Amino acid sequence: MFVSRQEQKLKTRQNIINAAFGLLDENRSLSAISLREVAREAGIAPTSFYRHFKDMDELGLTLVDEAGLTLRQLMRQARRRIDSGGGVIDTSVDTFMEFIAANSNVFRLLLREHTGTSAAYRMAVLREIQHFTEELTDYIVARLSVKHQMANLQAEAMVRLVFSAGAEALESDPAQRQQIGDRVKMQLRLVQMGASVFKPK
Amino acid sequence: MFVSRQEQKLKTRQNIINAAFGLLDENRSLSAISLREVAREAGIAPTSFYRHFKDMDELGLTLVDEAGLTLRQLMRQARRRIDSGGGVIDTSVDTFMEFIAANSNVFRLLLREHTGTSAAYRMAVLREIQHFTEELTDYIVARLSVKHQMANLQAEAMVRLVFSAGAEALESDPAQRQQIGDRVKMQLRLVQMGASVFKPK
DNA sequence: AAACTCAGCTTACAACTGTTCGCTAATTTA
DNA sequence: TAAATTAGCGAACAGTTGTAAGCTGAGTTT
Repeated sequence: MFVSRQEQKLKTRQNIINAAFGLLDENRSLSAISLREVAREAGIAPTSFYRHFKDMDELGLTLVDEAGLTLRQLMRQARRRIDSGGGVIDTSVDTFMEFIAANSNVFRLLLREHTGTSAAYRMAVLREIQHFTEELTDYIVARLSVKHQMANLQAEAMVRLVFSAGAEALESDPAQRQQIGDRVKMQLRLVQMGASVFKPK
Repeated sequence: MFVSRQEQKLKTRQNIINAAFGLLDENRSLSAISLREVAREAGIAPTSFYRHFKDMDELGLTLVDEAGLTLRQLMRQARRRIDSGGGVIDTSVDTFMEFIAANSNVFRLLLREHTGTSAAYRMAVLREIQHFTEELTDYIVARLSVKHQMANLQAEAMVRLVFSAGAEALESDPAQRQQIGDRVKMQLRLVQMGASVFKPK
């Protein structure tokens, strides 16, 4: 009456999703959290879970999608910051590191399931990363007037370096995190400079 | 009589280790294999497991150690091949890719536990990777006469790129693997060239 | 030969898992 | 208002897990 059945259902669904994200701390992966645990955390009976998701797998894919969404929002934010002044590399890395600090469980999910035990999750994460790489490629082509193929190679390398550094930053304190950020910025510059002087065969 | 008790025990222990490695295929991580499963695979009673390891955790750390050992053997092999002719980058990447193809479960273990759910495993893998990076740093300093700090930065970037490419190669067929190898070789050259023209501030 | 050690076994238990079934109560539709 | 839908629940199931307790028999030491 005050809340329609549909609204209530969506709310419960979101509770489940939030409960799952909450359980994904530094020592739990998707494959290690149980349906009953999620239900408990979400405040519903185990069997009620099935009213919202067919499976834990279905929930897992939903989480990966949500994480990817959050990541894309981050990219947009970074682009805005770049356009309003500040170096591309510095701004991007800073934004990324802030994201990791603020949404550690979200990044952890992507990182972990990228090499995780479910082929479906791995594929889903891979798609998100490729999205990331493609957008960076376009950006490089537009700004640095590098040929597309070269830009793609460069972008892939950069994304790999940033994600790898992100993994390290995930379990570091702010001071170390700063240092990791500085290092990866320099590494990105190496790639960039290398690409600018590259003579294809 | 024919076999001493000590010999037999070591043999069983190795059976357990092999059984565990066998279970670590593309859809199982250390945290996802159970003591009983390992025991079943090793052909012993579940409770007999405790005669050899205190825990599944203790077994896990043993596996990480063994994997690291295998990796270091690989490095030595690569160095030998480099010294007997062939480019550093090409030879290293080729060796690495061959390793992944031949010991996929070993590399998968390292890769997965690097971002896995156990802090102890993560630390253990990290140590192995740092070993890798340090040795590469020394190599770069010796061969390319780059300053140590710069060599370390370059080595870290290279290791990250190679591991990341290895992850991708892990679930690809030989044709794709070849392509991944070629791409990462070029990316390593970008880093190398970037480092050679780098003017520190 | 007798005493000891100990790798491996069987049995047992409590805790947890995913999932089926049928019910209830409230909202929605007719 | 009557009928239909449905989110959520409790009870129950068969299966799995880690681990404790105690026994056996073969290798080892005395």
